[in-house]
Order: sequence, then C-alpha cells, then structure tokens
Amino acid sequence: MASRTGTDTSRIARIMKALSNQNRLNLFLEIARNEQQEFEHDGCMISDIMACFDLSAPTISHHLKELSNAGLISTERRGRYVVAKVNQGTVAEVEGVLALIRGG
Amino acid sequence: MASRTGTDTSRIARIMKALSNQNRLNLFLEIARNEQQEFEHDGCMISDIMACFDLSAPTISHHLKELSNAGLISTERRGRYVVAKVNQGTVAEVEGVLALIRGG
DNA sequence: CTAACTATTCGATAGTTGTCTAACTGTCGT
DNA sequence: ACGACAGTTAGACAACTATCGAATAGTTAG
Repeated sequence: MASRTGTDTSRIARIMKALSNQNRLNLFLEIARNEQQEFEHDGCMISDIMACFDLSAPTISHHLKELSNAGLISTERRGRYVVAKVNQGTVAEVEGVLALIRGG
Repeated sequence: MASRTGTDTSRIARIMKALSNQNRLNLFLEIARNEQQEFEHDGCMISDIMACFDLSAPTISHHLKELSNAGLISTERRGRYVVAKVNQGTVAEVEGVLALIRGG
C-alpha cells in the first residue's frame, strides 16, 4: 500500500536526506554548475570545490560520500585529483515523484 | 556565490529535510494521494491517515508539523477533525531546482 | 455536564548527524 | 627516495531527530 505507482520511498527518502543539509546541497549544486561550465574535462575537480567552501577537507569528503551513497554523484580518481559528476538519472527519479504529486 | 540563479538553498534544504524521513515522506505522499482521490472535501482528514500508519498519534502529529513548517502542507481544523492539503507551490519550487540541475 | 473522540504538547531517550583535529594513503615532481 | 599536494579514515563530541507514553486540550454527542 501507500503507493500503487511503484515508488520506492525508502530510496527517495535517502536521496532527499542527502540533499537535506545546506552545505551538502550547495556542494551538490556547485558540482552541477561546474559540470555545466567546464569543457576540458567531464566532471569537476573537488579540489576546486573545496576552495570555495568554508569547511574542512574531511567534512567535504564526508558530504561527497553521502551524495555518492545516495546515487546523486559519482566520483573517479584522475591522477592526483578526484572528479565528481552528477548522476542525472537520480535527479530525474526525484523529479518524477514530485511530478506525480502535482500531476495526480 | 554558489548560485547566481537566485536559488534559496537554505529553504530548499529545509524542504528536503522534511522529506528525508521515510515515514514522513510516506505521510506526505499519502496526503497527496488522498487529496487527488477525494471529492467530498478538499484536503484529507489526518485521522484517516493515522489509521494506515504504524506510528503513534504524537509521532504523526510531529511529522505533520514538520511538513507544515517546511511549507509542504497546510492544515486546518474542521470541527473535530483536522484536514491537510498539499501546498503545490512548494513542490513546484523543488522541482524547479532539480530541473535546473538537469537543464543547465 | 459528561463522556468519547481527535489531536497536540510535554518529557524522556536511543540513535543519528555535522563537524573538527589528527593521522593516514595515494600520486606526482624532482 | 623525499617532499608536497590531494583526499580519506578514525575517533570524538555537541547538536539534532524520531519515537514513545502520559498528560492535556478542543469538539461534538448524549
């Protein structure tokens, strides 16, 4: 019950939780923004991101892992750096649930 | 910085937080669903909702307040009962942010 | 008025989260 | 191999959250 539309609410809740902290949300939006602007590489270097947030490196690392665990981003080591990119499918998934609420 | 699109990330994060607990998310979806099905009244009686969740009344009351504080629902006393209805504007707001991520 | 029903508030508690510092790992340039 | 840079892991801690039972409050029926 609670959903004949097949929505996996536990999964959606976990995604929402990943975006429920303001710093983590900003981190995510910054990754999305960088990804849209960069041309030389797909994904953005998280060292660039660290520079513009007033948080310790471990804290950012922790937040990135949360985003990653929620399936919102994926990260990949590129030499000395790590790059992150948005997983659009997950974003679309949440959009879908919200659209259902609106659309009926 | 962090957003030249005018997105109020603190507000969005608070909305996400309200949906980050699975029980609360289910509660919200159930309200949305009932609202779409009912004809005799706009909004759904939360007593109906209480019946189909395995949570104590205080807990449900608490969750409803969280949803309300986040602007996701509004509640109104109707005689002996309280009815809740989804605030579609807030849902649309979140959808907008997600669409931005996808759309660039 | 009283009893029953519906819902909220209060107080407690176990568990979770965000953040830090310190220590560690991996990669590159020299 | 060494030192510098980039990032993660470990451990700790204060703050917050989800939940409950008990008590309280608003509303209607009898």
